[in-house]
Amino acid sequence: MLDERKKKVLYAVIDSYLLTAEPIGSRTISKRYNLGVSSATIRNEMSDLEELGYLSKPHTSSGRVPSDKAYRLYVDQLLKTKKLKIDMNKKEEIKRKLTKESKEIDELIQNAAKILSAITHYTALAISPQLKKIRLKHIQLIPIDGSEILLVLVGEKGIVKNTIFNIEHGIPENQLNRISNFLNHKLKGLTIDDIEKAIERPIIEEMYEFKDIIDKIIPIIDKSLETMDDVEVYSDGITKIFDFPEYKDLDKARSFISFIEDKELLIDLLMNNPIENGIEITIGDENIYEPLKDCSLITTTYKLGDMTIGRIGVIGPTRMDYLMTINSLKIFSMNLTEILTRLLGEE
Amino acid sequence: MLDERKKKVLYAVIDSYLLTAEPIGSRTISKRYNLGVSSATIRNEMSDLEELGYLSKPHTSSGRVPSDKAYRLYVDQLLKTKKLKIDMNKKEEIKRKLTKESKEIDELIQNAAKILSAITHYTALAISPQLKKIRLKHIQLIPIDGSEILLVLVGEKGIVKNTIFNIEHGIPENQLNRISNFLNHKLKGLTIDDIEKAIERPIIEEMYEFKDIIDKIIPIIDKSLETMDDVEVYSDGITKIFDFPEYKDLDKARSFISFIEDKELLIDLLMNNPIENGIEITIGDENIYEPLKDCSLITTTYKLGDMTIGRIGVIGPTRMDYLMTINSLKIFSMNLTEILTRLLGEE
DNA sequence: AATTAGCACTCAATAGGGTTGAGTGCTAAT
DNA sequence: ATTAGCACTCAACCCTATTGAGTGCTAATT
Repeated sequence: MLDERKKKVLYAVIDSYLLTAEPIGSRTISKRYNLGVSSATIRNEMSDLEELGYLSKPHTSSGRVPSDKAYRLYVDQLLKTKKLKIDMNKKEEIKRKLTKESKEIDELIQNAAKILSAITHYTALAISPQLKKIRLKHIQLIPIDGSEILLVLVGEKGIVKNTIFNIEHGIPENQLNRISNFLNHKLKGLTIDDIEKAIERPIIEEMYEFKDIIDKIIPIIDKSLETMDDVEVYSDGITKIFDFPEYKDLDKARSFISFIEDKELLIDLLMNNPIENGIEITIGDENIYEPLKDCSLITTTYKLGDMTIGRIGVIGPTRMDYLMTINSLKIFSMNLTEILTRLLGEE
Repeated sequence: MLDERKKKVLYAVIDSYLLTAEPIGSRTISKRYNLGVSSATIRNEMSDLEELGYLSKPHTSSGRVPSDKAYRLYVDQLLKTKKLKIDMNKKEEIKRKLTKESKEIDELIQNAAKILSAITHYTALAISPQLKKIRLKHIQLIPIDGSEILLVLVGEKGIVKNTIFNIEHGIPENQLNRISNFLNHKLKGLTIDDIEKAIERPIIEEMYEFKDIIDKIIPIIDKSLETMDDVEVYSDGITKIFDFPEYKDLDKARSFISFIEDKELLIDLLMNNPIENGIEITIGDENIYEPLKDCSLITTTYKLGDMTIGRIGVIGPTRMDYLMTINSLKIFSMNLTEILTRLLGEE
């Protein structure tokens, strides 16, 4: 473990680099941070820190730069010691903005990403709620016109999904109603997950009277359920990355932006994170995806009641302002949870 | 009007610049294009062309570069003379891709942008179908649970929209059905546009029996209709812009990407174009939006039957390959029209 | 009168050389 | 253990040619 002085030197380097994005040398540290030792001593400490993997030099005669390992130490410390106190005024202000501008759930999440990016000055990401665990509340077949039938699925959180399909000969309304009632009786209260698994044979056999029709409807229900909680992912503030000198290089900027543009990758990124509570931080090389190897990803979850249903976060350079970002994310997590729970929650 | 030789020289400059993005001088032209005159003559012609506003020089002793006016001439010529012949094999290949990968309409349009960008190597844009003109086919109120009611609106093109809302005391199912029937009777067959305008007082008065309830439902229907054909806009291949040396400048790239990221602006861009048929081309300074002042925007429409409902296009540097892009767009226009008309069309 | 050859001139881009300054590591003195 | 001192390194900056693709103008040629 690092002794006190080494830590002080290391934190001085980190502090300086977070601010300036420039390598810093021993003399500058001794002048700017009152560590009570000479530059020579700091030089020796820095040499040790380099050997330990906390610092590195862009070239032989330049100052030092913190490594991912240094950030990791710094961040872990941060999470342990600083009890993050949330500015309640700011929280309420953001909540007002969020509720004011968002009518639908997806819009809310999209807006959250937008505001988050504006506040943090980093690129923001958010994924729409995963609702595989919600329960089916109502299912109904409605005749539209001739042979066209509308299938309506209503989930317990106000989630609705419908599909129009054709049955060759048409079905009389009263038969449709009987089937609707039967399906309701059978499926109501089950989660989407459950239904997708259970919707096989057994149901059909109980209603041999309408076997042909149900045979056709089942796959349609199945498909409908599948898209019921389609994942949407939103990003905002891509160009914020240009603010950071480490991305003045066109190729780096390009690979970053390409990554953010690829929704599939983003979904992967946000879904494969262990859905735990609290703040999740991935620093530089800890990221699996090549274009993020010198970024840090900070995410947190939002919930419905006490069920974790989504994730929101921020990507920036590894030398990002972790403390501010973490605090902002906490605020967004709380707000989204509150808004969603109010919007969908009360059962 | 330009004489033959001037045109030849001008086209030589354009041709060269499209290829290399470098200013070209008289000597190089005389060597590379067999115009049958010496470089001095070309020099004189170029001087004239500059005076006429077709060419310009980045600095006093550099070669010439075509102006927006030159591109305009070139493109108009192109549209007049070259009968664009569409490669039917390619068209079918793209159609196959489009149909294979797209289940829903929005997905289709999004995919179209993706494939278009991949083919042209430019940034592609597409806007989802505008369906204000579709007719309402069915409206129904369904009781869900206690006081919750589901409003279902079905449009003639398979467009469905639903909203859940609460009525304090709940309404018995048979009353709901009567209201549904009444609304159906009143609104069926009208376009969304019409309903939004007509849904005021008159309706209420005819059904004083349920005045209170209908009073509450009307604004909900209104809101539902509004979002029924919500505009979505898709972009793909933002980072393609980095391929062009004129965007090696970070600030330019940034302003371009910021523009593309702003969906509101994109919607504006694609909606405010006169919805005519055929190819629409805006070159450089002709663009209203600052960040596009040295881009060209090429768009075309797609239809449902013979009703224009959307727009798809491409943004690239002014020195883009107009011919190839126009041909690609023609293909996409045809394909989208065909697919959508099959998907939604047959009434 | 139109075309061309010739020439002086311009200017961005490139390459080389010197200077600066913030940094290093090592060693000897405190 | 700490510090002062010193030689060394290297990116960044600023000069100063040099080059080469271009121009415009003028005088000779067709």
